[in-house]
Amino acid sequence: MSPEPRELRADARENRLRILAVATDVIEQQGTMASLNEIARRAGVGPGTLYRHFPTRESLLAEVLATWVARVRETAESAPVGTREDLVDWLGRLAGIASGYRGLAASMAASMNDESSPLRHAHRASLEANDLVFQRAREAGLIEHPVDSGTVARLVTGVAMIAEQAHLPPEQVRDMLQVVLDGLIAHRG
Amino acid sequence: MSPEPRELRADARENRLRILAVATDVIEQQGTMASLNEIARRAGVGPGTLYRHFPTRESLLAEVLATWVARVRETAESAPVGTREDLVDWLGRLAGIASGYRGLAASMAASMNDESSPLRHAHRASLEANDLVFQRAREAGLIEHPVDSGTVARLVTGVAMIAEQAHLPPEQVRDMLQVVLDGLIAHRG
DNA sequence: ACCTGAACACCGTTCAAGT
DNA sequence: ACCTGAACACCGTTCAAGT
Repeated sequence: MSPEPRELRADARENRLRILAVATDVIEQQGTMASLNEIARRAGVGPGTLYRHFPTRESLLAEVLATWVARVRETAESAPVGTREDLVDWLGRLAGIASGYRGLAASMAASMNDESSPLRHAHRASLEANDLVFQRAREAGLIEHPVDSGTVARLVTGVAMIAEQAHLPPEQVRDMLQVVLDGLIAHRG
Repeated sequence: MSPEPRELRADARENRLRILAVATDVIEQQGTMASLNEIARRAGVGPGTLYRHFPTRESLLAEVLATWVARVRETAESAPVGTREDLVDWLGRLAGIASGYRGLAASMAASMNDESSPLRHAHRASLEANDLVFQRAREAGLIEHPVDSGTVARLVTGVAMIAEQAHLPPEQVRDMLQVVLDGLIAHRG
């Protein structure tokens, strides 16, 4: 599934790893729209080398998100689902993760209905994480009707996008998520 | 309130109007992130002239949105509020208006918590439009608890942002708005 | 096979020089 | 008072030339 290249020349392999390390730093600081030329420069390679290893911005971002994906799973597995507030907290954490880097929510959104996006893996991971939590919430009797996790993911990503763009205070974000959760509980598909 | 300049030299006035006309066209086609240099070029002026009349992209966009603002009001005034589906339709129309141009929802979002943004007027207009509709919905007995129109506006703008970014089909957008409306109805502030 | 880095066609933004 | 348009410092992306 992952396109791990079988063998890479020693210098190429080193360059690839260095680009990835630098990209992680720069994207953490400047967001997903950080300059690719700057990443190449800081990694000590020519722009062409970056493009050879990562033909698109998304393909670079997908690898940077590797540890991010792991964190989504862990957060879901350890999320309490005892009360309604627990679920709001979960949605809040999901939104927080979705905007782990500046511009990330928008990048994820752009990949949602794109089968061939390199970010598909990251997107699926957050879908599955959400499924897990809501499944457990149903078993706990907190939620009656099944919810479409695609709709949940879209709503949470939308909340994350506007929270970042409008610099919303956490309280306003929580208000939005309260409404979303009430809707999910009340809604019958 | 609007900063109508008292007197403008004849040539300046003509340039200003021509820039505005061209900007409306170009932004309609290419979205709110359209190249300002291209707008200046197509309007037959130097880039500096555009910057003189519109020191920021937002200030240009704010004027382009003049007719847009009028449409928001009209839509709100004529919106039926008889059934729950009417309200979903209204949210859908609001989301549609919020993404009247590509990138518009994001531009509006960026202005939301910025007191000095030139887009503040457009933002207030959509807030008031939404208040009007929900006020009538309450009088019609469709909604019991008061809703914070700020929260509604944020949610709808978030939906509009992700709908555009992810190229969501209308059906998925409607699903999101159904959940939002259910949440608004069920929620007690 | 892989890398370099100049080159291309763009951005937004500024500002001296003109009228 | 207003306009021009060259100039600056950037983008993303490509591709001949090197090793």
